[in-house]
Amino acid sequence: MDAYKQYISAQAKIFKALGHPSRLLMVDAMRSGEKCVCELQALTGADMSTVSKHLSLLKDAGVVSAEKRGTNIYYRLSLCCLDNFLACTSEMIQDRILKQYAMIQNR
Amino acid sequence: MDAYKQYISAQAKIFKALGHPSRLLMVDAMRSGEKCVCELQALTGADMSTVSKHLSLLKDAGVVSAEKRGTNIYYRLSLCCLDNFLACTSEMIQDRILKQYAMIQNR
DNA sequence: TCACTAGTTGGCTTATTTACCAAATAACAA
DNA sequence: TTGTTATTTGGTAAATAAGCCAACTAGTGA
Repeated sequence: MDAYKQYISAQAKIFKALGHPSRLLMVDAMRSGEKCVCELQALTGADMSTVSKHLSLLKDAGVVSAEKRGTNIYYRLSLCCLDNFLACTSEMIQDRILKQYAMIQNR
Repeated sequence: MDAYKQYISAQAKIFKALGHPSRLLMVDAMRSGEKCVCELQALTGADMSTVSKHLSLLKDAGVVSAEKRGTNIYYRLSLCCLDNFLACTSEMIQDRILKQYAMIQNR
């Protein structure tokens, strides 16, 4: 029972890590391959230190892993199965947008 | 480009909603069928008002939907594709726990 | 050696989230 | 009507997260 709660907390940590626009944006970018911090910084437009903290949070949750090569540090996805889930949630989001649009039309 | 950011935000909202132990616990319980608020309250042990707020947040993100029948309100999962993703993340969590255990053994 | 670039860490302020209590609502029974 | 049970809403205090600046580390090249 206690092990179950620990397990749920670890799962929640993953979701929480993905639950921030900048972090999800970076994770989404990594789907097409590893990225250095500078690329991710350019992508989000946030301060370098902010990006770095977001990345360490993602790493801590097990979503990404890092590798240093030369002067850069490259981050890559370590959570494989994201694609299916994102495809599914994006379907839902599209449905909702369409419904909202229909509501506006019918006012 | 702006539409993409909106889309990422909507996705992040779903992850954020799932990123709290109590909420994930309730969502996990709903995988086996709808539950009334009182059942979910007993499950988490939190205050009824706290549970209610968690549920409205989940509903707002599109993860669950609610239906009133008689004096109870029943919540059910409306995000289908959770199973595969949870199976995948749980695999990763198990791996990590095993690795941590191995590290302790090898000290 | 010094300077330069890439990235992390510490500290601080502000914003957001959480959780509880109390009050309101809604359905239903006496 | 009144009371009762199930749930939501408003308010507030405490905990947590975000974002920024400055300082620090590590690799690289002059």
